[in-house]
Amino acid sequence: MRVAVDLFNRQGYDATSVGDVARELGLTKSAIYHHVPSKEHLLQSAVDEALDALTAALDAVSATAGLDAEQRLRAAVRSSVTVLVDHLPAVTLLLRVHGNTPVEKAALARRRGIDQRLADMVREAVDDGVLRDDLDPLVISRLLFGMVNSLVEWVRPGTDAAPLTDAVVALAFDGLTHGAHSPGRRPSNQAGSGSGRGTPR
Amino acid sequence: MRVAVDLFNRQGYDATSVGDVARELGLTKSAIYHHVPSKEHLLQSAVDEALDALTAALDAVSATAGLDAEQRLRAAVRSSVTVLVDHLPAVTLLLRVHGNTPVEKAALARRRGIDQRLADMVREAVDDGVLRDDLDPLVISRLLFGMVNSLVEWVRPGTDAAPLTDAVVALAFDGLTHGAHSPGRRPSNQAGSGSGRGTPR
DNA sequence: GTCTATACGCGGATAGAC
DNA sequence: GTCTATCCGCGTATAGAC
Repeated sequence: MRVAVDLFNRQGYDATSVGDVARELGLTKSAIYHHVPSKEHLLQSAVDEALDALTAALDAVSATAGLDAEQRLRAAVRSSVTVLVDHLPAVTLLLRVHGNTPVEKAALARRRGIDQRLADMVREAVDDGVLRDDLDPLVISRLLFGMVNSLVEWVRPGTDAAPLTDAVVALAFDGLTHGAHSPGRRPSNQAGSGSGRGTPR
Repeated sequence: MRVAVDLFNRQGYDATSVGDVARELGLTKSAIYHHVPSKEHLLQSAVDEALDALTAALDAVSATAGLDAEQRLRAAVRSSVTVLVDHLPAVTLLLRVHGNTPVEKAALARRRGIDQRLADMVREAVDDGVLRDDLDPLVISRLLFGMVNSLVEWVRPGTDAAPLTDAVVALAFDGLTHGAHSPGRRPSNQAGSGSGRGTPR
């Protein structure tokens, strides 16, 4: 499973043959088919892992008492990033499914359900007046979780999710101009170059 | 070309056969091969269109005199969205290339060059002190353009790029809390209202 | 559990008639 | 320019020996 999904993500599902998986494991195709009924079964297992984890994370957010709409949205974003990092191969594969087969169509259907729940959370936060209302909530939702999902393009397995989560939430909610995001007071002015940070790559 | 690239984007490049393209056109495979040397040539033409357009857009930003680092970054974001919408099928295909063949590897190499230029712009804007410096510029760049690139997942051909561009820039630079971006102040009493929302729908 | 051997279809690509 | 016919390799999947 692990080897297969990694190959699917590196080369694409359709471009990866069962022979590729076998070779990577030092086995033959037949050995694979002794343990797995079909190539597509591997795909299904992986996308189900991703969908189950995402659904559970959203359920947990919904079940948490005492959160207002903005807190729920922030929790949903944090959870999404955590699940994405924690189940990186599975989520990566899920996000690349096209819907060519019934299995893929079912995965896309479940995914649309999740996207819908996230979009609802955004809308509720906007309706609550805690978020800017000059943008379409649906557009906000798509951009926000498009940013989250784009993490699969560059995050490496084993990355610590916490700082990443902080960065995503900070950027999404406060933007990249320095405004009210620093602790305590509003910054008055930051003008002038060379603020002495040499952040390496 | 148009039909082929659309199919590539709907089904995936590897999952789309030349026969699929032919059928969609009401022709046979042979008719396709009379006009095109190979399936991969179709891919190359499309990704080249995307890469050329993106490169030209960045060149135009770089060539514009009198812009500071932040203005250049904003222009780069706007240009990227515009190119993405304007060349939606080609850019979509580009963003899904895996690097399995020499053609794809070359496309990825060019794309990395573009990503590098965008990352440099972000870093320059941060170094200039106009953007928040509590986040790694490289992370900012990846999240920012990950958000931009995620547009290919849901933008439809023929969409007007202008409002989309505004939304992306607004969200990216100002975030989704209402802060200093809109004239007039928002209601201030949201703090303790707790469960004061009757969820619509 | 893994192997060799194999069935069988579909994929990209070509030859040559019209 | 488009067709029919065809080549050939590789893909998924299975049978059956060890």
